[in-house]
Amino acid sequence: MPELPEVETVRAGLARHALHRRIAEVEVSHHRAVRRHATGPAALRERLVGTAFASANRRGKYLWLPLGDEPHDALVAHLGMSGQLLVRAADAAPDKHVHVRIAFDDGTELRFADQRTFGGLFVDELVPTEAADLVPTRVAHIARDPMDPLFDDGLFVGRLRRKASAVKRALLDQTLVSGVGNIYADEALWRARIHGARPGLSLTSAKALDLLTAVRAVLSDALRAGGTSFDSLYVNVNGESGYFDRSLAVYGREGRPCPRCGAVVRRAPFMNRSSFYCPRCQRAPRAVVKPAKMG
DNA sequence: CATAGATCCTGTATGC
DNA sequence: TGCATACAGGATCTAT
Repeated sequence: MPELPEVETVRAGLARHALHRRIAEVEVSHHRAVRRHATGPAALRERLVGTAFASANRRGKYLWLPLGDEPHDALVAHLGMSGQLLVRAADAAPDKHVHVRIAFDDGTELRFADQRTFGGLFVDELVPTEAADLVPTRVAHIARDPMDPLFDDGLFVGRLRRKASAVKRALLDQTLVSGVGNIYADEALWRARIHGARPGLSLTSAKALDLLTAVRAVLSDALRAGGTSFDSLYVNVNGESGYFDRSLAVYGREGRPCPRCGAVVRRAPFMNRSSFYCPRCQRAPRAVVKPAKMG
């Protein structure tokens, strides 16, 4: 699934292959893909035709392409679970599940394909952050991602350590730290030897910093692996880059040995999905008994 | 305010 | 072979 490393790979591909070309036509073939564009598909097309993407930006799992020479708004993309952005020759073979086509005037086009339709495109106003960089209004509520030079480590540690909820839930909370999804959350927790069910409250500052370091390490390892596969006029996007099978220590590896200690990796249901962990390296927290309600 | 859970969606894998 | 069910999960909404 596209998490920060995959989205960054796409961003780099867009920067190489989709900027400064006049948009000649836009075709929306699946309404759901543009559902977050409040004024509808026709208005989206109207805004895009005749302009060009000025740059390719990212925060967490959000991508955006500012429009025109002095941008005040941008085309925002979120890939959801299965979204892809593909740059193709306009007459290239069709791709599956293409819901939006943005045709440039040089014979290429940007295709948004999305099997499960959790992702989408919309145009949004750019607003300045506290550090004066510009982000789309509807991206402003999420935290900077841990690869951002302006990410505030101390703020993250402080907020994490005030959370009663599970550390893993906190890692997936994009307002605390952005860009981490289910796969890299499990990998980072394994690297830091922390059980995801532990309450944020239970971490020392040092341990919380260890976790942040592990998050950065796993993201940058994945980025290196994902970044190499990208070369041609094809913006790869899916989580299916070589990184997955080669380097994952626990995710998707139920029943196989922990690469560090050899104990059998377990899977446990968590937040309507799965968590994978090593029961020896990552000690489960003691069960907390809820105090009975008096009255 | 913080927190937990439900919900959206469809292709693939599995069980009977 | 067909049919039903589980599963994958990011963001957002609702309820407490």
